[in-house]
Amino acid sequence: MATIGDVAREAGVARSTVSAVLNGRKLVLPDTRARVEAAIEKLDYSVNSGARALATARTMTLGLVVRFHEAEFSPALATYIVAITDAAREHGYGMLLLTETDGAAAIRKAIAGRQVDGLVLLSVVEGDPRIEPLAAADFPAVLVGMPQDTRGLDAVDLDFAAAARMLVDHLVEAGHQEATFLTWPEEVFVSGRTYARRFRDASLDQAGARGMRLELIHCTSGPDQVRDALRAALTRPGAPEALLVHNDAAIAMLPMVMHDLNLAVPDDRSVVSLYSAELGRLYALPYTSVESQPETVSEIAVDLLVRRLADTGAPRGTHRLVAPILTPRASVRHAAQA
Amino acid sequence: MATIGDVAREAGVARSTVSAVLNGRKLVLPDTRARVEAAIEKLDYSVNSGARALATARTMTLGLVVRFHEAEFSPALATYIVAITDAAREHGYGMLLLTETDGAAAIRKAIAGRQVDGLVLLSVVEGDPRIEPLAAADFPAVLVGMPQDTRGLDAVDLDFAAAARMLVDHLVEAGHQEATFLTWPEEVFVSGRTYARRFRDASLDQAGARGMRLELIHCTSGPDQVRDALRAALTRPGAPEALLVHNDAAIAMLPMVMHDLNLAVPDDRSVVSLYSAELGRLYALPYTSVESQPETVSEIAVDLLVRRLADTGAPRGTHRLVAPILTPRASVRHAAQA
DNA sequence: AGCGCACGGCGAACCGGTACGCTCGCCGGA
DNA sequence: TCCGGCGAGCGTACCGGTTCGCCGTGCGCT
Repeated sequence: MATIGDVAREAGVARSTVSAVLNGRKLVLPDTRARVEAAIEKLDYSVNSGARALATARTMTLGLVVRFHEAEFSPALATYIVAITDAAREHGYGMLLLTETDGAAAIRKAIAGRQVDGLVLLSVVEGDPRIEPLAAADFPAVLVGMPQDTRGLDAVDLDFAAAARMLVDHLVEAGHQEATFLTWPEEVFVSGRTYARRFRDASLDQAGARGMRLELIHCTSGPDQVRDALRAALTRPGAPEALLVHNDAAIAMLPMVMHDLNLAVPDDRSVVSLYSAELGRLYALPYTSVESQPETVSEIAVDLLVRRLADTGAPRGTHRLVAPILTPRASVRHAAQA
Repeated sequence: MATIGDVAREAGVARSTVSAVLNGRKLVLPDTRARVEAAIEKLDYSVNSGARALATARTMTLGLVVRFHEAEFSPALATYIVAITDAAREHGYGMLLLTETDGAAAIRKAIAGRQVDGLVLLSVVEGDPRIEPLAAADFPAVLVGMPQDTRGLDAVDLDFAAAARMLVDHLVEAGHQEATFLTWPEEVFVSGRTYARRFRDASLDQAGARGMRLELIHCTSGPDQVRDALRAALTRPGAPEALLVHNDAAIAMLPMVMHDLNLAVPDDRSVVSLYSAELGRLYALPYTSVESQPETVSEIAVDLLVRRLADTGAPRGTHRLVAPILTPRASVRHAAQA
């Protein structure tokens, strides 16, 4: 493999001149530049990123810390991983993957070994143990997910509260005065998934504000349980005609269950939901809904991080909530006012 | 951040002695070693991996090249990514993630920039364009997936052919003389998914060998199409009682469809299948089946690669087929012999 | 007592870049 | 004509490790 020295010799210039050509920092005569470039071409040279990192003290690599929970719906995870990696590359950064099976040790090692310039934390939960050490070390990092206390770190997420208000409003404006609200299993809240709490709280608040009765159901996880919960929600006597769903497993199953029960949307039931974009694509879900925006969120996350790396002294603790987008799919019937 | 020089000064030894302690290559007096270790502890020193990489010409980092196809059912992708990264860490390697949106450019850049010591290619298809440049450059790499020509690269995958034979045998031995074989959409074959072809061919061969009639159905993708295909396969007049399914979307939907049609397993239909482990976990599928073994495959892949890195001159083109494991779940009824 | 060897540690060279100060030559102005 | 200034490129120090040859000491053996 050719080195910068080989190129310099080939072009008949000093190594520093080659470096100048490579980085375009200094003025170089077109003639010289051409000679250097020819030498680079001829020797098929490319810079040794490790050596450059050593010299510049910047690795041009970010770390992506993923938590992996088998229980969760993981197509979303792959989407985020890829989208964030792509976004990083756009900014000229590579992406080192850090999994978390051995606690935060991998993070510490990556930082201590100067393998990364900054970190992206995926699937951040309330009180996430990864946050504290980063905040303490003042290491550049951005959270994907929005816990109540980000300890001065930057964070990005979909604005689940706004999404909840949007969906509740949508039902209210269609004349629904009551609805069943099917949300995540209890354990999702207990384990601190911030999106679940934010959506739930905002839904209940907004329903209260708009005078809508919202009946909360946490279905347990597992396909059969979800199915039963859906059936119950749809068929028990006196059940409202409107359904607000925030639960990927449930919404994926809903078309089948309704078909089963011979119920039609929107004629028999109005349905609005918030789910991950992957799920919507995969199942071609027919509901008026807000979908997660993994690409947007990923881009913003990397943007924030890169900006912080470029501009030390940027304000700490920037929070970015991505505005939800409501996609109408004619799953809401205008209800007669009582 | 402390450097090896700081440690040396603190311990009153030469830098090379600290290095010897760190790497344990040379004999160091226990006394000296203790002083060095104390200094390391005191200064909270850890080696700069970039500098080490420069000096040793080994980055201790592998590259993971993922292809991302939205269309595919991809829970498996995240599982592989995480499992491979974990496996690499077990061997002391970090993992650089390379996505493929800009073609093989990312790979080339990673190699040219000496960012990785070896590559793992995920979701390898028949005639995968990533293979050729790697084979040509003789760069250490391992394929996850088993195309017909691996160009001398190492490769790992589940033994889909053996799995197919196992499942066909299972049906035959239960007395079934005919079965419907529901497989992937045509486009999956066209796009060169090796698992699809290997499973299909072996199924047909084995059915022929065992005197079983196997009726092949490629259902098209999309939830409604899959659903219809399933219904048709189950209800059309003269349909066999046994079902062999190799199609994640279909098998996920099957319980619902059968429930819909008021058909029971195994009383009304015998079902065997091969699907991704994630799907089985997510949907708690009740079928006798072979499941993909992402963890095993990942470990073997990393093992192969690490071995090749350690032992230049290891034989080229090692192929490892992971033995399928049949998990009986009482979804096959013993049929009366005709 | 003298010789040789093994062991422990030292020091310098090197990995492949970047950064910065300096020199040299050319040009314009006084 | 001489001087100043500036632009282009050179040389070198440095980033933080590893590697390897060398040296001094202490011990065993003859």
